[in-house]
Amino acid sequence: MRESKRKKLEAAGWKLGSPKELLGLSAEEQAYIELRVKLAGGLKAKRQARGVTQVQLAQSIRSSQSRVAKMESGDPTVSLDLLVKSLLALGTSNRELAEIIARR
Amino acid sequence: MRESKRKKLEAAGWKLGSPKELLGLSAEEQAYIELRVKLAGGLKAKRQARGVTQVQLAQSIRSSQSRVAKMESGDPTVSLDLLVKSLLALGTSNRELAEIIARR
DNA sequence: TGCATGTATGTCAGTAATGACATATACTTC
DNA sequence: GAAGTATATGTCATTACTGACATACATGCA
Repeated sequence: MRESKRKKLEAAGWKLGSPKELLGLSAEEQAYIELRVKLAGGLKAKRQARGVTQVQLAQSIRSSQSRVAKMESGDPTVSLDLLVKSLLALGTSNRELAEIIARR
Repeated sequence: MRESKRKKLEAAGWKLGSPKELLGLSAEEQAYIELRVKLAGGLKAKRQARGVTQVQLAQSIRSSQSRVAKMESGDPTVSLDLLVKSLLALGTSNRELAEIIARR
């Protein structure tokens, strides 16, 4: 099983709407989870491409290494805000952000 | 002054980083504000195109009319999460979301 | 004018996300 | 195998966001 798939499934272990089963994911819920997985993956890729450690990134956004790790692992307690701010802090442009989101 | 411009400036009345002045916005801060303005505008456009009232949208996302109004006005107390979830609830695909973000 | 509908703004108690910290695991390199 | 570096996981007090509510503003229409 590919890693991206696995994380996607893991990420589904969330507080979902009415139908709690994975199979019952609504289109919106699915899109939302996918979005988060993409941003998480994009963040990790961007960070590594920049040769930056989690500690260094954490400092630049005034957060902590543990939170960066959680961001990249798709932890449900991390907000889209923090995810996006982190990507921007790594020099990601809005256009690149869009590319990450549109990527399939 | 165009409305989009005005809102952008208003949105800058935020809790910013070290340089509090508008002129001192860092590239990331600028990109972040722009992103929020785009999403807010995209939400309003999408909702109106769907012929849905703020009250109806609020019900579909189990929120309130006041919060929807705040979302569309670029209120800083609204999270990206809620903004994105609202767009998804209106049937926006991740690809369309990317288009909104990439739009200049 | 009065009334209905839609949107905007302010407040607030409850809840979710936060950074910090401790600690664990995984690799290197010596 | 100890020591160093990078990442992962769990907990917790503080902060930020939340829905709900009240109310104000705007527009249209009888």
